[in-house]
Amino acid sequence: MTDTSTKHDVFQAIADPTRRELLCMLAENEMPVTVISSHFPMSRTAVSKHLRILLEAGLVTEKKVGRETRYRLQPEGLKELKHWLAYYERFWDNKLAALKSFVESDKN
Amino acid sequence: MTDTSTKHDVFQAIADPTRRELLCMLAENEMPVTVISSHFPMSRTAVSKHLRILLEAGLVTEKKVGRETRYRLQPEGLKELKHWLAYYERFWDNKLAALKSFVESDKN
DNA sequence: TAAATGCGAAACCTAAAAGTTTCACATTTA
DNA sequence: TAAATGTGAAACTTTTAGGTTTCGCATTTA
Repeated sequence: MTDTSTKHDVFQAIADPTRRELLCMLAENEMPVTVISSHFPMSRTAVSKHLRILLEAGLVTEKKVGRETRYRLQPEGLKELKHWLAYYERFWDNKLAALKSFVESDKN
Repeated sequence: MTDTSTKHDVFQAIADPTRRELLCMLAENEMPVTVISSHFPMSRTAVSKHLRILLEAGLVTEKKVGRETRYRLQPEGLKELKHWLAYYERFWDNKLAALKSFVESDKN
């Protein structure tokens, strides 16, 4: 396991709306920084910092290609969040079904 | 529906580790502020502020009983988070995407 | 009724987060 | 080789988050 995944925690990483937009944008395609930042009303450097936080939280991957740095979603990073949430699911809806999903989430 | 539920968003509310502890503590039992804050290494006022943020995010409820204010978990507030997360689950359930990220993670 | 209890509001402080501009450094491309 | 491109590091500013102390106000209780 990379130690980048522990520098920033997932909860803090997804707290920022810009970073959530980034995740959405990187879900389907891998993209270089300049292209990514052209979609946001802030400097490229600011976007780059957000990407670093997502990287350290294990939510995106970074790949150097020539002079570009391409980012893409790393969905596995969200499993910690899913597990955290699973604990609380048993407090709503059908308690039995919720417990079931909690147990099942252990496999992931 | 109370408009307090939209003042603070859920993502920001759960970003703080103290607030996540609060949710856990209030999951099973309803508790007054003084009792809650006795479990934390900070002032009652600080805990009270965290509780307010959780309240505004729709994650806890508040109930006045005499001179006490009792809080308890409102698990439905986490449904928004579950919904957000559900979108990304398909990216790790998708076998092709999963294989790709598996190969990439081998380098690290 | 007087004292104690439970709590939030207000004012304040400090550290961290989020943004900017500038600069240096590879990598391409003309 | 010279110019253009893509990027991160550094230094800085401003805003926000998280904490404190003090105070006042209900509500209980002695």
